[in-house]
Amino acid sequence: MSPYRPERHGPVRVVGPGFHEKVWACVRRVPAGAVTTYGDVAAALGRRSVARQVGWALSALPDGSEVPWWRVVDGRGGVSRWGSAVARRQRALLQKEGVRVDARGRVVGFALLRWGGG
DNA sequence: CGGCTGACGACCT
DNA sequence: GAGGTCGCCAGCC
Repeated sequence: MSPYRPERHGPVRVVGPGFHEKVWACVRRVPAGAVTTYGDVAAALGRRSVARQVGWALSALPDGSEVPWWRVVDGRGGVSRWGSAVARRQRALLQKEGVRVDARGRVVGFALLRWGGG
């Protein structure tokens, strides 16, 4: 996908030469109404073990980014940091796309909505 | 350099 | 299912 550009992505506190770009490029391929996991993104990048860094990279995204970070949940379909402001925003964005999140922060029908998990 | 911090995940009890 | 531990590794100080 397109490389990192300040005019496109805005000022990001961390501007990695490659890792962030790869994460964002991968996440941008997730269609509306579907979800994926940090682990899946990490695996797509070639290293299953960097799931944590994937989340960390998404946390560096500026507001208004075109990267659909809210479609990324953890391996059990749960919204990370449930209870936080970010989590509330994530749930709102997901529900806007028809993805329901239960009271415990879990995506309803996760297995079916999971991208690639059909 | 070394130490610290995490939108995680696998594993164990 | 719930709680704790450990490994993971990019980026920052």
